[in-house]
Amino acid sequence: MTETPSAPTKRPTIAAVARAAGVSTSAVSHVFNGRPNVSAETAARIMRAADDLNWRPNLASRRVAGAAVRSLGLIIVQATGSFQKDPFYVRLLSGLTPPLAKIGWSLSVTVVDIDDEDAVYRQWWNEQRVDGFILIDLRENDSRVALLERLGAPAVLLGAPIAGDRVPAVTLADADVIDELLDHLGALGHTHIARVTEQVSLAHVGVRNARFTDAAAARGMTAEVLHWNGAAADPVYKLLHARGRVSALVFDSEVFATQVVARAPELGFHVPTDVSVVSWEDSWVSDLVRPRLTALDAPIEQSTQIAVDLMARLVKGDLAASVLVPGRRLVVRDSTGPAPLR
Amino acid sequence: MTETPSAPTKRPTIAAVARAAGVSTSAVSHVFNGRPNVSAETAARIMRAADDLNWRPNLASRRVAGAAVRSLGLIIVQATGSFQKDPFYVRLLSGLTPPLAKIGWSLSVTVVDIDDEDAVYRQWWNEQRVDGFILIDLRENDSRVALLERLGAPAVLLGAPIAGDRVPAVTLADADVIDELLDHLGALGHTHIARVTEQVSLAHVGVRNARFTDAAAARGMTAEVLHWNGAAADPVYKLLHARGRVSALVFDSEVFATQVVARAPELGFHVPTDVSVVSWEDSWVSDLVRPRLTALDAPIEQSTQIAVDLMARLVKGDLAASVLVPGRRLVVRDSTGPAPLR
DNA sequence: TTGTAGGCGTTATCAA
DNA sequence: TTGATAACGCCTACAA
Repeated sequence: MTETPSAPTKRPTIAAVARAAGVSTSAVSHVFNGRPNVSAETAARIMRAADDLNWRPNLASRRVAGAAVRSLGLIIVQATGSFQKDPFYVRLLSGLTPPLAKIGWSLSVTVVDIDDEDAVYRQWWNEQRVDGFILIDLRENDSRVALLERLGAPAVLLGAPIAGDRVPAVTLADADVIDELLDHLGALGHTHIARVTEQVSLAHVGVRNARFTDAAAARGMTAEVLHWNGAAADPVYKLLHARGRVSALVFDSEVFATQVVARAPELGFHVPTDVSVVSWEDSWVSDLVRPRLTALDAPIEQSTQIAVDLMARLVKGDLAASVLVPGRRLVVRDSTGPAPLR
Repeated sequence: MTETPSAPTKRPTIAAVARAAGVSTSAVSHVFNGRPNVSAETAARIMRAADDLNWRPNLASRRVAGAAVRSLGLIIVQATGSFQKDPFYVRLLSGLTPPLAKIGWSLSVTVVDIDDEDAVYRQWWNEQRVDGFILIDLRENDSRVALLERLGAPAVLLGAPIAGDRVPAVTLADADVIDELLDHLGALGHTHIARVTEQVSLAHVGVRNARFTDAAAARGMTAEVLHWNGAAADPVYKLLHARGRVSALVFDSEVFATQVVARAPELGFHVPTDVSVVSWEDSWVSDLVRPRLTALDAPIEQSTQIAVDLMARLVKGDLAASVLVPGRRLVVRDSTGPAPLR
């Protein structure tokens, strides 16, 4: 079962197209770069010749002549298999791709160990594989910001709080949905709530914690922060027993939230009778588990569209301002209910 | 909140590195292309200069001078949101990426409507954005095979039955695991089994159906094929009532299998008492639902590694033979149990 | 072991 | 409205 090696047929060049259309190479170039100084007839002839020969301007040659690579870099850190589980990443990918296609760009993706992260950013930039990067999962004191600044590589932050003025950021507005969530829980009689986060110090975690705690305090509720102990033999058991007076758990991670809901009954806890559970992200998985998870939905497609716009602007050398995207909303399902009596 | 446009600083070139190291540009080139005719000392000096200047050979220039682009194309069809749900795709991505990184390649991904599929393959190939393509979700009489042949683009099939000799394929060996599964179900007393597939005519579906039916018949069991009616108001209800004498359902799609398990109790069916459920793919989601899904695990990382090897070979102009990857295995969980008495 | 020169495919400049 | 020509950054002979 063998395959003949791809024939080393010479691929058509702009010269071949020019010859076929009976014009000069510059005429062809003009047509494909939208310059107006070619008559409609010759332009049509050129296009036909190009289609016939299956020719399009060679990206590499264009690049050498000064154009952009037309590719956006996305480097994902493989942390505790979160990429493999968290549905957010797939939504991100399918959100990024259509706006990129619209401007003729593609997405260059890779998944790396955190130890290799900086090296890959450097490599991709130095070898001019991409025009810029989308930064996700920004950490506190993230080395990437300084690195990319030093390299002079355009970058757009996605889903992280605005990091000073150094990098334009696309951030989801949380304030309204936090109110919505606290209203919901408050109406159900919950007074002691916890946000559950992972140990990793993602930049958005601290901000969310602060906002959440403040908003809770403002309405006389108590909010604390609990840590998800992924290393424990049974993280759910651990958490449910360590939660003290807390009657509602709000998880940053949909993966953890769904696991709690699935595992709780086996540990003798009933959701939402004993404890209410909320996920800060939403996807089909929240709708799959029983009871279905109450979750915070986010306008991801909109954010990715904006992020791509910002990147395009940066690459052109224009200014790019950070954007706060509204539109988060609470999706109430079955994992939140009346607070148990004490 | 604005960002100063990326300074139009000239990026270093091979000439700058040569100057810094006090050598000629060809010496630099030699070092970065592993040619042995440079003394160790000068090579070290050159490397240091390159690192200092943050220089790596420009991919585009290399390409223009005849080298490969070092990028693999993956074009995913956005069908019924399966990319957003099916955990397989993420495993595929994280499986492809490390072997690519090892040979200095990246992955160019996009998600397209099926109507745009051929156009994107053509575009990416004609503009020389990628060196070749990984083909997944091959359909019966898939137009892509002929298209890529016509374009002369290297392609490797993943997860599909070998398509003649036209394209090298990496296929998961199913025979053993089918036996394993039928043994398992047979021991539980199941005699009437169904494979449940979607309408879409994916190339692997027919093959699996045939193999499965034959293997079942060989041991005196009856196997049929049921269709998942995704358009129904309640596909699970529809399926459970239309299944006739079948006591075990084997789903091609993990998404559907998990939905059945989640929804069945609400419709008055108990899994596995009333009906056993199996998923042909495995992931954390199969382990998340209750009862946990019995599933067929697959060595995806191994397959992707092999696929990348084949691609690298094709691009070098070497022969590439199709490979049958063993290692699928049955993961017995809680969704399969004794067949109900009739 | 190192350096020189020509070529890769495209675009931009400028002349026709 | 068109066409000739010099870049762009790197690599591969080939020469020194």
